[in-house]
Amino acid sequence: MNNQPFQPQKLLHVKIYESLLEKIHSNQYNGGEKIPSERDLEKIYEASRETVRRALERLRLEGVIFKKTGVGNFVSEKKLDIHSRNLTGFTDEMKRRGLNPSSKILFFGREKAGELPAVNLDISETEEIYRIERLRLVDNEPMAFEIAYLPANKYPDLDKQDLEKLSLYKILAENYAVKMVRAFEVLEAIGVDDKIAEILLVKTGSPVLVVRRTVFAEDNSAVEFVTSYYRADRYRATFYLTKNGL
Amino acid sequence: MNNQPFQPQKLLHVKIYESLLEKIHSNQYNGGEKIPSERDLEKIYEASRETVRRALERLRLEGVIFKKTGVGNFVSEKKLDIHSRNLTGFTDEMKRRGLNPSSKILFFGREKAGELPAVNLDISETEEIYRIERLRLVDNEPMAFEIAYLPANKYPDLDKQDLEKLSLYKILAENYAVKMVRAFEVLEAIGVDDKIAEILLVKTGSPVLVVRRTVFAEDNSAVEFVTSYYRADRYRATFYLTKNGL
DNA sequence: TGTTTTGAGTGGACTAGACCACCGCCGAGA
DNA sequence: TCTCGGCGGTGGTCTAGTCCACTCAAAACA
Repeated sequence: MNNQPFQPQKLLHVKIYESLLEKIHSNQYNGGEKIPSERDLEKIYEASRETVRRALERLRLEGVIFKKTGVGNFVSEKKLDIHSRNLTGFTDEMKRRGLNPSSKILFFGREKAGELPAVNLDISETEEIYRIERLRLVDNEPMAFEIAYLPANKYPDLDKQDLEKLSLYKILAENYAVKMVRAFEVLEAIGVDDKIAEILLVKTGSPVLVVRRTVFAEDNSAVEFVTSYYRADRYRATFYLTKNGL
Repeated sequence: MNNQPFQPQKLLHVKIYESLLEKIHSNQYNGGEKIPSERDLEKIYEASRETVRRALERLRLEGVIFKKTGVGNFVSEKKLDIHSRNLTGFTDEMKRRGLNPSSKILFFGREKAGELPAVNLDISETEEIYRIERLRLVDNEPMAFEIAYLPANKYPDLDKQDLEKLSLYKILAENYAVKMVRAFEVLEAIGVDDKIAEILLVKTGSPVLVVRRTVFAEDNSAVEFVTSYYRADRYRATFYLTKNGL
């Protein structure tokens, strides 16, 4: 159901944002150059100043423009292709990078939560969870090993079959209307143990990037807690940081 | 100069934000509970709705409240103590965590940029840079080894003496009025080479978390490019991710 | 009794103004 | 020629409203 989601009329400030971005990318406004003042953009786009400013604010946050109080808005000199690391799953992220991802489910089951998942999902240890262990491949080479935990009562009919065909995030969004909005990640480097070394086809003790992620929905309930072990020779994580307080 | 910056009258939406946050922290509004509607807050704070909404938007971004269209604003059940990783330097970050940081300058010099710093700082390879190598300690135990590059012509009188007393970020902010607003980080795991292993007092080949960070100022010029090698047994990095597009 | 409709209340988007602080330029006066 | 004050343009903040879509419960209806 809801495979063809209703696409609402694009918001005005989004249209302005996209239009300005396009003008900058096509060099109608060049690096270092001043763009029309907010009051002029108001007239150009037939929008109010607050709406124009909402579009400009987004461009500013993304580093596309910068502002000088009392002077104007300027196109940034370098068009940095850096993004906030976002909430896409493994499959989508790899596809976005033009790679060919696949997954192999090594384990799928329902069981009592136990301590680690319970703490991270903020549920009782006696509640049931799904445990999903997957090997992530890129061009059929092992890239990462992943253990995911999800509260079972929230997603009653999660099916192994679906998971082999579709991405977990897609299933959650489409079948359970889950809106994932935030996540918390902890990254560390470890030397791998025997078990994971064997799965990833590396030597025991090789450096591995461990990412522990808890994903939260709009109502702040935990959707998923997942630990990923990335082969250090094939993966690195990029982050875009902004000043605190905004 | 400018040691006692002029503190402008607090902005109204900031005052509302702080007031609401205080009410939530003091349990005047409890978890899961609906807070007054935007139109009521308008009256309570004698502010316009857009201003109230700006305060609410910040609370929402920080996960303190969540919204239900057509229903109201609600206090989040769990007050998650998770923050966007911010732009503080090593010293401040460790202090914030209640640790006792110190630094040892292993090298301080001015030289031609060379390829890696030039690319990351977006300057010519023939331009001069500072190279600063520091050992970072916590409770006098080696924690990280760090190589920082800064464009020399932008910070003409950077001094080794100052650096031993003050944090680099503080010097840049106070003496050069640099406003650092964004950074880009790449994290990976490696096994250390002999040189760094010796400095960090670990065995060659031990897993180490490598963080490469480029910091940008308000005008999008690169302020600093720094590579840090963190001992994996003593350090992990935490990140707070939000949905793409905001 | 069970179902449907309606409407009050909510957040979401947007408007058309207001006033302020700040920047940079230009012209008057020294 | 040089300095300095004024002033127009700019972004920063805020107001007081509009119209919309959505939710939910009470009222009207079958």
